[in-house]
Amino acid sequence: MSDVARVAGVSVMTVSNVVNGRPRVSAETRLRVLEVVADLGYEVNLTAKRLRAGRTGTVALVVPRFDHPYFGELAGRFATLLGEKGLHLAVEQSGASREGELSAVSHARLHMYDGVILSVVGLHYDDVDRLRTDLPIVLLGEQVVPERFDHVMMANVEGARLATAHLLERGSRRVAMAGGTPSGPSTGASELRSEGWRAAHRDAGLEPPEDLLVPMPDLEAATAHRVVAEALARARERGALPDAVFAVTDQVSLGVRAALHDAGLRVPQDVRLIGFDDLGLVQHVPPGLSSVDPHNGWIVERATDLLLSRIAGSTEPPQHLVAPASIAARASTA
Amino acid sequence: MSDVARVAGVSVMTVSNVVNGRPRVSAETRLRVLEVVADLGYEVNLTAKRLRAGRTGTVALVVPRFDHPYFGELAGRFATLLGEKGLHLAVEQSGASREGELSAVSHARLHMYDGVILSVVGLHYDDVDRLRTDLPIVLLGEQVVPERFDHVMMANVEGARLATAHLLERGSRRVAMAGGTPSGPSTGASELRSEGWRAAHRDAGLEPPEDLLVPMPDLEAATAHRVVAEALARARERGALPDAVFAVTDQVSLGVRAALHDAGLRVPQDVRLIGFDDLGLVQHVPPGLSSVDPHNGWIVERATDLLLSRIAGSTEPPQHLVAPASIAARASTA
DNA sequence: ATGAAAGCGCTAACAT
DNA sequence: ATGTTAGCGCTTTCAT
Repeated sequence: MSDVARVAGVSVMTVSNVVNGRPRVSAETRLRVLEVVADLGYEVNLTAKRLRAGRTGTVALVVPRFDHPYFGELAGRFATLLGEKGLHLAVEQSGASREGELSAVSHARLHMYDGVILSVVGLHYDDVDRLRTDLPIVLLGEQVVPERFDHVMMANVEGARLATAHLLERGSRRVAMAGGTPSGPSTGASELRSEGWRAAHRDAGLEPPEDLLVPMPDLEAATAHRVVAEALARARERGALPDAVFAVTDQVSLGVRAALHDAGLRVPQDVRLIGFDDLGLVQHVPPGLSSVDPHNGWIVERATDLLLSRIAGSTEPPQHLVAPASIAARASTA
Repeated sequence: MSDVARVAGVSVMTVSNVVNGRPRVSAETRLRVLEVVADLGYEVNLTAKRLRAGRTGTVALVVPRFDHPYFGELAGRFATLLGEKGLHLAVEQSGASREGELSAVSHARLHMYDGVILSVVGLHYDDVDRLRTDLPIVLLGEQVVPERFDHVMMANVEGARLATAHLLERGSRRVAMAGGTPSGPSTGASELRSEGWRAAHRDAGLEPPEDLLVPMPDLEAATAHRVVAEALARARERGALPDAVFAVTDQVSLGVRAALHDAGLRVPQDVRLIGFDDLGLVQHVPPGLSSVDPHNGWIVERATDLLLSRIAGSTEPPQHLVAPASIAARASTA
């Protein structure tokens, strides 16, 4: 910038004014400066600008993994919405581990950003509680989190209840839950959604068939494929196949679909199937997979609003929002 | 930092030395400073550190869209590898448009990063040629790009040739190409892969059946689903159904799979199907979709090596690398 | 309409 | 082992 100033015969301040389109610069000075800028190929140094401004114009989204379609869809929505508000999105990966997430939210790292949207999969309550809050943070995800943070989550119980009721209404009577968890403290998506599965059974006057919960070590499609294949083999031996499956996520639903195919079971004729997340791709997986629509658009809008108002200095009490949920019915539950 | 220095009764330089773990600080001074740091909750300001250092420790990956599984998988691999090298990855979305990509690679934006890996979908040769090169940039993608850039691409022609040959070897004789392009300048993935499809036919002594190319306005699964459904309906009227489909990408393959299902055609009994990219999810889409494995691991390693050596100041002539390709054979081509 | 001075938080280089 | 000086590139404030 000082080079430009020297060559153009003006002060750096005038260059700054021209480059930033501020008024009070004569047309001819502006022109001359612009010429020199082009000649010298000058470009602002954002790092310096930010040091001075004390803000970065960039928001971070920290997700457990880049390679899960759910987070890809989420990131796309955030990028679009933030772009409209003149902010930039950088996506970081926390690695789905406590360590990764803790390091991803270390203030050292995050001071690069004006605010952070953090998907808290893998962080425990105490870890979140330990986070300093002098940086605007909005939490996403199905964990229970400390009161003092803004938090937007899905309607886990209600969505699962809707999905299970959807199956029961269509006449299914042995509704398995892939990725379900035996009763326990309600601390994550799997637990909450299992509660919804139980609630739907009770609403229908049925005892929740706990033997049809199929727990999994993780919620990858490959894991679901393997675990459900084994569960189906055992159920078949006992002559006790399910007639429907509620999968805790669409990734799991995909694995279940594959396992059912391998077992020679037709969807929906032999077994109905519904997932959770409504990933764009599940409508293209034969025969078209039903899913719980978690209203990601709503989640992204609310999270963005909360973050922006915190960045603007809002000291409102922290909010804890739950998105609506609805059923995207497709052929797999027809 | 100066607050810490004052309270601890030392100079800011000593604080800097302690905080950065540099030697030549007495144990007791170090201890005292660390205590004050904890008391005051001091954290380094990375922006200032970077302004001073002139480098950011962060590399950007610019992808067309966050919500395409291929880029999610790619980003995950880059993040892991760069993490091992002590660098941080931020992913940016260009929006798959010329404008988006140009703004994403504007120097103003990119000066935040030590280097950039840019996926050039949507950029024309001239646009790329206009990029300044005082920042290390490695190009990814199937476009033809100016010589002066490092570039890593897939084996498009060879991969498509392998896929098509794989189908022909298994006895298919009417191999359609979903997302194929009638002969023309070889400027993108679709064109190059169509060339491979032609080459395999010629290798087998067959005339490429140009009427079995099914062009598409974009390569979304939904588009493929619709376009292929229409093409199948027309083909059926003429009694000229294909007995195999090579899909230009796995996203397209997914759409083709759905269209085949809707048309009552079985995979692989009535129609064999193979895609390109080997996304993790296609092995779980019934009956398990074959695909061309583009060796993403190789691509990511090479691109990272190139970028890091440029960042380190290498002035080697620019490299243009082509990854190996192989067939991941699954039930859809059995 | 333009400019000079000061300083954002940090560290390399050079004292002591 | 510790401190002083200078400056990274920019903008805010206060002249002129």
